[in-house]
Formats: sequence, structure tokens, C-alpha cells
Amino acid sequence: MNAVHLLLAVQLVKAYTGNMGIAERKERQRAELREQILRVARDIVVKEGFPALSMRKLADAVEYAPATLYLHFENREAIAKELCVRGFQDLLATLEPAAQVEDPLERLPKLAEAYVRFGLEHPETYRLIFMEDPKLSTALFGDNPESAGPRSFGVLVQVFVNLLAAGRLEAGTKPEQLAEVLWAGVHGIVSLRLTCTGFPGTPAEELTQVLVTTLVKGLPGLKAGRA
Amino acid sequence: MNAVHLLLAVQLVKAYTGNMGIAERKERQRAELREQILRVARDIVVKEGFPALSMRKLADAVEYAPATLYLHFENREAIAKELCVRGFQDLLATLEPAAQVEDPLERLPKLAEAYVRFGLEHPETYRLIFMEDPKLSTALFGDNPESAGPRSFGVLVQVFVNLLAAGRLEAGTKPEQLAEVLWAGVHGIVSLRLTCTGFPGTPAEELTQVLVTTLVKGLPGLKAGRA
DNA sequence: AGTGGTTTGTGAACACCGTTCATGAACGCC
DNA sequence: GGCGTTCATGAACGGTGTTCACAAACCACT
Repeated sequence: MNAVHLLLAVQLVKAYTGNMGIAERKERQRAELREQILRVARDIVVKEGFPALSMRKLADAVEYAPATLYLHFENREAIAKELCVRGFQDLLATLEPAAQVEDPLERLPKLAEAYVRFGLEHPETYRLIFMEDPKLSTALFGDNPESAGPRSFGVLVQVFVNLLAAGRLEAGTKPEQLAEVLWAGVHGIVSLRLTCTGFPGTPAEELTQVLVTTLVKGLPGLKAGRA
Repeated sequence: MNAVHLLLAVQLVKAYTGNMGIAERKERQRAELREQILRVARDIVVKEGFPALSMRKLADAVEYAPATLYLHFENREAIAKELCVRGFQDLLATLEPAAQVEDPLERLPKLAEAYVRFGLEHPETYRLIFMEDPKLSTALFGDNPESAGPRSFGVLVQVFVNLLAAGRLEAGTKPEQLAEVLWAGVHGIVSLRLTCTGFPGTPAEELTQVLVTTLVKGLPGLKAGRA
């Protein structure tokens, strides 16, 4: 915060003296380098996984000394956090089209499919967000409710809110609980695929479909009584 | 394998010469030290998490030089793998009582509850098995089908096999798929709890119940038609 | 009892890692 | 041109996993 305030103060002074072009350029360059660092870091993570992202390798890739990175980020974790935030925004963006579907019962499978697809298409990003460091994942939900984390969860909740509002669900049903169950299901499918790569199992897309239809309709043709 | 063969050869020779007490003691001591290393390693992992398990700290704790550890394990990962195997055996043991329940529809919630309980009661063990290194998790399922990994999954499959055999499920239903969905669900619940610690949500036990009843009966009071 | 060979243990080193800090260079302002 | 701020860095610190030459302990055999 100190640095930001200082920069703002400098800008204001420059504006007052009628000479702010240089300060603007400097801040722009600073922001550009920060962005470049994040771009390269993302590339490394996507290609080799988060554990392979070392400050020295990253510094080499952006052609600066390792110490320079610390002028733009507090530490390695701060870089990871930023990548997490952006990764989660990508996930939310992937969910967005499916979230537009009007009928909640049609929306549900589309959302699940989109979620799982994102996880499988961006495994290292997904791992970074949900499976690397609890500190990273926790941070994505702890802060303001307008960030991608809570908003994504909200998209899931909305499905059941809509169903409930339309009188299509039993009164008293808690939409958040069902959303959490759904989330656990799709997250489970993705994360098991990403970790137990050797496990045979059915294709993730098919499994997602089975998950959704079972959650909606229950076990196929179930006879409750004893056999 | 070489070392083992050598030891066997030595034992045989000793037996032939009528003097195998010493070789026995040596092997026993060797196995004891190996076991002690694993015990201490487990303690560290359970208390401080797998990332905190360093070879030097472990060597200090067992009062040997770091290099000595490499006489008993190929590397750090080999220790982790062994801890994984044993952790999974514990998980299977936790599932065992629930697996004994005769009625599959009663068994299902018990299994789910036991699974989730294990994950929450042994978070670092669960993390080690399923969330640290893909190589570790993969190894647990890749090898022989009698290991704890496939056997645990088999316990889940059995629920649906029994239902199907009793004619209580629609013919053509694939038990493995349903088991996988169930597994994804409970794993999702546990792993989200362990990573997104900040997320509020309903208690895991309640959520597990909702998951199971929804999977069995479908969405409560669902009206399929448009509102 | 002494000797030789095997097993067991280790200190030191290598190549990394994240991070810090004093030093130096570049830059914009006066 | 001189000065103060900003930017960049080399070198260092303490940590990591791992290897390897070397030493010590041990057991078997003469």
C-alpha cells in the first residue's frame, strides 16, 4: 500500500506541475514487467507444473536477476496467488456460457460438463487452484464475495435456487447444500483424474453425465424394499 | 532386489553351515531401523505435513546421518510411497466395518460416512495419499489388484453389484460407474474441506448424508416439467 | 588371535532452492 | 553538471535432496 500511495502522490504532484508523461510511462513499464513476469510464470506452470516454477528459472526466463522479481512480488507465493486468481477467473469464464441456459435442469449438466472440461483441459491450472497449497485455495474464498471463487459457487447455487423458486423442489431444501454436493462431485471427478492417472475408469465426460443424472433422478430403477 | 537376494543367499549359506542366528539378528535389526524410520517419518507427516518432511530432519529425529537413510530407502519418494501404502491400508481398515453391513442400501451411507471421517480425522495422511504427488497416488492403483487401493474401490463397487444382483437396480447399470461417482463425491467433500479451509459450507457429515440420499433418491420432490 | 572381506555409517561435497541486502548504475529533476 | 530517487544486481545465508569416497564395525576363517 505504501508504494501505491507514493506513486499516486508522485502522479498528483506531476499533474500539478503540468508534467506527468514520464511518471505515466514509468508506471506503465513497471506494470508491463509485472505482467510479463506473470505471463512467463503462467507458461512455466502450465507446461511443467507449479512445483517446477522456481524463482531462478523464472528470472532467467524474463532475463532479469532473481532479486528483481522481489521488486514486483513479495515472494513466490504472491506470484502463485495472482496466478490462482486469474486461473479461477478463467474457470468462471468457462462456466459463464453454461450459466446462461434458462432451464435449470438443462443448465445443470452443461455447468458440470464445462467445469470438468476446464479441469481436464487445464490440469496444471486446476491443480494450482485446488490442489497445491491450502493457503492458495483458501485465499480464493476468504476475501470479498465478488471474486471468482464465491461467484463460481454462486452460479451453482443459482441452479437450485431457480428450481426451488419455480416450486420444482421440495420446500425447505437448501440450495447451498445441493450446490456443495454438486461441486464436490465434479471436483472429485476432476481431481481423481488428475491425481490417480493410472486408474482406468470410465471417461470423465461420461462419468460427469452419470453423476448429474444420478443426482437428479437417483439410482436408476431402484427398488427400495429388501430383495 | 539385489540386496534381498544377497541376504537370502547369505541366510542359506549360514543355514547350511549351521549358523544362522547372527544373520537373523542382523536382518531383524535392519528391518527394525527401517521400521523406526517409517514411524518417525509418519509422525512428522501427521504433525507437520508431508512438505515438512525433510531427509535431514528425519535423520536428526532417528539420530543417524542423512546418508544413512539412503541405505534403507532409495530416496525421499520411496519413503513417501511406503507411507502412502500404509495410509491406504488404514483407510481400507476404516471402511471394513461399514463394508460388513448386509443390506447394500444401509451399507452405502455407512461407507460414505466412514470414508469422509477418515479423511477429516487424518488430513495429512489423506493429503499424502491423494493430493500431494500424482506419482504417489498413481502408484497405489497401478500395481497388483490386491493392494489397498483397488480393494477399497472394490468395496464401493460391491454395493452396486449387490443391488444389481438382487434385481434392485435397472439391468444394464454399470456398478463400476456408480462406484466411481460415489467415490468422486466423497473424495470431493473431503478434499474441498482440506484445501478450501476458509469455505463456510455445511458440516461434512451432513453434506455426506445429503450426497448419499441425493444419489440414491434424486433431487427431493423434483418436478421434471417446465414451471 | 589375527587377518581379510563384507556390511554399516558418515562427513563433505554438489547442485539446487527462496530470500535478503549492500552496492552500483541509470534516470529525471533542479 | 550535480543530486536524489528508482531500478537492478551479485553475493551471500540457510535450507533442500542426493552422492560418494572413506572409515569403522563386524563376522568368518585360518
